[in-house]
Amino acid sequence: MMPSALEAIASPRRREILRLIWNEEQPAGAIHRAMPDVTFGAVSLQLRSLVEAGLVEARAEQRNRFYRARREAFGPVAEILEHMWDDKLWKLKLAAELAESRRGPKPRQRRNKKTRKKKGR
Amino acid sequence: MMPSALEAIASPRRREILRLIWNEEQPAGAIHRAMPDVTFGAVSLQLRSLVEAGLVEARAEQRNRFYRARREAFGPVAEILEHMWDDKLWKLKLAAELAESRRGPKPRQRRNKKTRKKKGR
DNA sequence: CAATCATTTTAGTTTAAACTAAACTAATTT
DNA sequence: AAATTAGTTTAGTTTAAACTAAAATGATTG
Repeated sequence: MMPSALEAIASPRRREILRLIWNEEQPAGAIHRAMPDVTFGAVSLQLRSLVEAGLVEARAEQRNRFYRARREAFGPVAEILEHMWDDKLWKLKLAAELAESRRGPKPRQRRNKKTRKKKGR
Repeated sequence: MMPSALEAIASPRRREILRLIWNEEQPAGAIHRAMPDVTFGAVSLQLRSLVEAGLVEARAEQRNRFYRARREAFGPVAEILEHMWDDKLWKLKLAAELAESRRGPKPRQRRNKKTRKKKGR
């Protein structure tokens, strides 16, 4: 997608991701754990598009990949975001928007993860 | 759709509409004439959703409907918009985004408007 | 009242975003 | 080397936004 700063902050999902990595880097897993209503893959894709747009930086260390916002890339939009996160009213809106903005397929019945009972290969 | 201020300004089309009606009201027709790449209907729909979102006000007078932005409804986002419109760099981006962001069906061959040569009914 | 003007509304179409599921990769542990 | 951990990638699905074309509305004009 390659969202501009303006498009990036239009999505409540991306806004949440940005909030988590605004002041400190976070590994992809931690970001996903903070949004358990979507798959890890979905989070990874959003992170990728934010990196491609130049809005987020990634750093690999061992098994982890740490992400952080490139605040300077947001220009005057940065202030709006920071303002939002301090504002109680905005917070209330977020939950509603997150629920409402769900696109993509509904999560189907998760297949039980292959707990193959030690059958020798 | 009912876009929030943030969603409203994410769309280059809506940004253009807002610019036209930011400082003075304009009739729907004038707004459409300023964006001849879309149909009148498309403009009308965007205006409707902006009104429903509380971001724009409409006033009817005779055959015309005049629209203007409710600047106070944009909060801190208003400054970003005003800043954008003064910025040469942003202007360049707009054209690109407008071309790129085209969804919906491609305009098909316009049927020649019924110039029914005075066949008595 | 028919025609025209200004605009809205309806019904249907196209597209990209946002997602899921599952396969994959690469580093680490046992 | 098998299993586990952390994450990415791929292929396909669903949905809403953004549009078009055309019909409908309502005010005005000849």
